Amino acid sequence: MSPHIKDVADAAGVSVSTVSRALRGLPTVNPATAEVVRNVAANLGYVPSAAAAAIATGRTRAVNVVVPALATWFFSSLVEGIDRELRKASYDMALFDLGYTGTERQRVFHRSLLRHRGDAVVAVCIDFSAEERDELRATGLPTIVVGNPVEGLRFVGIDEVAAARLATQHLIDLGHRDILHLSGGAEAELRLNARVPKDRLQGFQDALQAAGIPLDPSRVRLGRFTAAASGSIMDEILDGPGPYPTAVFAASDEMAMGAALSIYRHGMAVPGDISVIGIDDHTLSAPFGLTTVAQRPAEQGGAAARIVLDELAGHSANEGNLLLPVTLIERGSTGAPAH
Amino acid sequence: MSPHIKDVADAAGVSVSTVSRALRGLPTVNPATAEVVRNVAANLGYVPSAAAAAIATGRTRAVNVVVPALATWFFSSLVEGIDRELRKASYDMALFDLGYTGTERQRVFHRSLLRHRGDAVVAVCIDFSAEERDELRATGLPTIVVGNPVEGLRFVGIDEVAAARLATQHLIDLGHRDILHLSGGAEAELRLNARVPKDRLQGFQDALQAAGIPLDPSRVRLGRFTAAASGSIMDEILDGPGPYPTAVFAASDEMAMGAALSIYRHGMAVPGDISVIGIDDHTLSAPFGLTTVAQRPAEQGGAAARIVLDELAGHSANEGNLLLPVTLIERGSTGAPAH
DNA sequence: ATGAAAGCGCTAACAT
DNA sequence: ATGTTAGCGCTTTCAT
Repeated sequence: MSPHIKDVADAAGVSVSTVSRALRGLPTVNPATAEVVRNVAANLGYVPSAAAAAIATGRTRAVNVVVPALATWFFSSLVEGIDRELRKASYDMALFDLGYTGTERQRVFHRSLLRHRGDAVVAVCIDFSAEERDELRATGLPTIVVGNPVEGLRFVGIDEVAAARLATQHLIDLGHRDILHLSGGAEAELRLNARVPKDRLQGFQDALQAAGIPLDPSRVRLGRFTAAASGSIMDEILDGPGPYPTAVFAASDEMAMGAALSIYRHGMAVPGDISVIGIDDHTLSAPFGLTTVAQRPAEQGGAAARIVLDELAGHSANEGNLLLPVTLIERGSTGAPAH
Repeated sequence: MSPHIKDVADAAGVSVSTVSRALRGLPTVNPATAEVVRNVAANLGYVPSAAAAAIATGRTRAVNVVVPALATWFFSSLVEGIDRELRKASYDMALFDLGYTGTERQRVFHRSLLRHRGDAVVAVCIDFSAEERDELRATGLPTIVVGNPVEGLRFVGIDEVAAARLATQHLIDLGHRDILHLSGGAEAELRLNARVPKDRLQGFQDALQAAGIPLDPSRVRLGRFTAAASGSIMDEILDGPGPYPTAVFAASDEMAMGAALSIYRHGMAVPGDISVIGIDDHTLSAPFGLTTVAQRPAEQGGAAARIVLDELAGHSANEGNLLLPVTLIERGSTGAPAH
């Protein structure tokens, strides 16, 4: 159907090996010959088969990317960053969406990941089981985790504890002492790495403790990483008798927006009555006027991709984790407490 | 390194063909033998090479998915839906992010898409050039476009004109006559399919015309499909002398939220002073209380995937386009004009 | 600088 | 029901 290397060779009057060399730009081929071959190939519309090349070289020139979900600002940004970096290196991407619930997990793991679709794997915010880690390691593929730490695997991400501390500290500096922490990680998201909410809670506690503010356990509420979830928790609190917190530290910007919207619904002002801060710098955060601790998932993804790419290119494996910086962005949603 | 089919065959004391058959569950193998083979394979940690299978069968059992960007609610939802459907059929996904600007476009097209990574291609909201369409067709791969129509290719999506008409009609029914239409499709997004903003504008005009409301060209403003873009357009309008529109029909929920936030910034109320409606039913729309014309991108993606999958399975090719329904969801952001 | 020929790891006839 | 043998479309020694 489509032309094969032999067709190009015949049409160009050279051998298949010469075609192969010419098309890959190997130095051992006469420039004139190479030129001819390239033209013939172009005219014929010849494109080498990735599968055939893969089987011959043992390398697919693709990378497996595994995510727990995709339709999320954070995950899709991460993947976008990964893809951009892979593309630069002429690598393709095989994307596997495990799904939060993970019913497909086993099958993906077995049938696909280990099925040599790619030469490396970049795992996004996946909480691998010990068994999965072993299987992964058994493949011998360079592996990296991005977005969160996983024991025994190197990762690229941010210092979650420090980010949470920074957000909380900002509120404390403003004078807040009664701060509500809204986070995710409840059952529905079990397949997601639980370290993130845990670390952010840790940072929250650290900041409070450093400021000598006692932690009120009822001021820590866990749900899911969505605006809807944080909104209904906030609703519940504001529908109650009070006293109300003077500030909210949400573990993500979506949660922060959900909380802010709930506050508005209750006729209160942000930050007039309650200040709100999140983590992320979501696309909607700037228009929303949300103060946040910004992270750059696309850069994290790109960095992760580059690391495995370097390893594939034969550079010495870069062990050790990579922590990217976060920055506090003050917009309008935080201010001093009422009085 | 990793075990090959021959290793399994030797260990199981059978031939490679029997291993191949057993592992693929072909009927012509003794159940007992098959059982043994499966166990041996599992113990050895054998996983067949996708590349080798692809080269032998001529099928990769993967589908190419092409997107203009990923970090967007709409695109990532679409891809999630596609992936879910592929996974069900045990197909993998090769994802190609062309990028809005399309500098990578040529290369992706040539090096990757046509490089036999997948057995079909699902293109998300891509505005193919005539040349690209020809190249695509030349590959002989079953192709489908999702999220928007492309001339000469079948597609799955919604009736854009009708959706826009529905949104506009809702505002008209409420009594609005001075409606601002905010849309995308300006230069920065050229690589995106231009049909969507065009069709939505058409629906807007249709509804006005049917209601006998003259179209004021200054009430149609094009920017990008982002909250930031619509927000600044709205700012500009509200910073001006007026008169202000009594309602806004934004071509996406993100744009609608951007507009609403601008309205709030100007001390006005939604829908008290200005009503706002969008299209999408974005994740944040419910918490935001945004009235919208809902579409289900994940379902669109799934439907598109199923169509090419069916074709790959040998079912007769399903020509013709598939239009999925949209529904008006009234939340708090629309109401009757002030008086 | 170029060609011939031997694989790469599978699947698919074709035997038996 | 199982084994033998050819490929599949490339890349890569090894010659020349």
